[in-house]
Amino acid sequence: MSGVEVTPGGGAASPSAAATVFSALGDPTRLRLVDTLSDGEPRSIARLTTDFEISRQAVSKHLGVLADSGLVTSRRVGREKQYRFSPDSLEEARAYLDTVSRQWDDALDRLRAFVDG
Amino acid sequence: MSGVEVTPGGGAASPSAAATVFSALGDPTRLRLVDTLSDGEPRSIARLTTDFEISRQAVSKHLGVLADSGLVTSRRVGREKQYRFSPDSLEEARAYLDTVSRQWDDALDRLRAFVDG
DNA sequence: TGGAAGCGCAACCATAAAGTTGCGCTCGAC
DNA sequence: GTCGAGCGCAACTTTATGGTTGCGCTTCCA
Repeated sequence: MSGVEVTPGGGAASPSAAATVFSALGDPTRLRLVDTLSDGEPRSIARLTTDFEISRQAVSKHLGVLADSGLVTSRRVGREKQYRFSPDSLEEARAYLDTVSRQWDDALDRLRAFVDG
Repeated sequence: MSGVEVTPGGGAASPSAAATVFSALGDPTRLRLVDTLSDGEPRSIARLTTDFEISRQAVSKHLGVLADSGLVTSRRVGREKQYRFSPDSLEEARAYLDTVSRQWDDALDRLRAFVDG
């Protein structure tokens, strides 16, 4: 299942969707997988497994989690399954961090205005 | 314990540190806590608990996780413990997403150059 | 037409995570 | 001084997570 609620307007993602993406990025193995695939080159599960010291099944599970969060997509090519990076979810996560960061900046501005005023 | 490895130069955080922050943000309750505290106003545990339907202990645990990741700091004020937002870790997370995003953009550029050339 | 490569499914194990409850301590307000 | 508010510690339950192994199916290739 990959029915991620997309934010069409490019605005801030919903908190629950953002939490899903953050949770997917919260594992070191998955973060390495995302980092690897973000060079644009699609790779098969077996190919990705060679970079890790865990079993192919474990890598496959991690890729499944990443696919559920929308960070990667998959496609059958012959007998292998190729995974590729998909930037939309990552942009949602960035947008969410931006909103929090902006909220913080606004708070600082209000504080400064209060002190200076 | 809050011995988070800080990135002094303001550059991209190390993957392991970034994974810790993402993992902390990966829970809906914790994401709400961060979002709440990002308005700059410090709040006690009991105060924060009123916004949720889980026990004070559960909220306290979540705040501990957030503190370990560096997203919040705490301070004793009389008999209560006040938590406040701390932006550094969040900026590290943003920086990490930026590096991944840039890697992806560079890949697209190379692809375009290859196609056009 | 056989291997072997690549993968999925299922069962299983161990540990971590999220939550609860109970109890005891400390601090503040009377 | 006493009482309640706020919190920490500890034990406990339940469920999720990360990992493994075994087996069987498809697909490529020689």
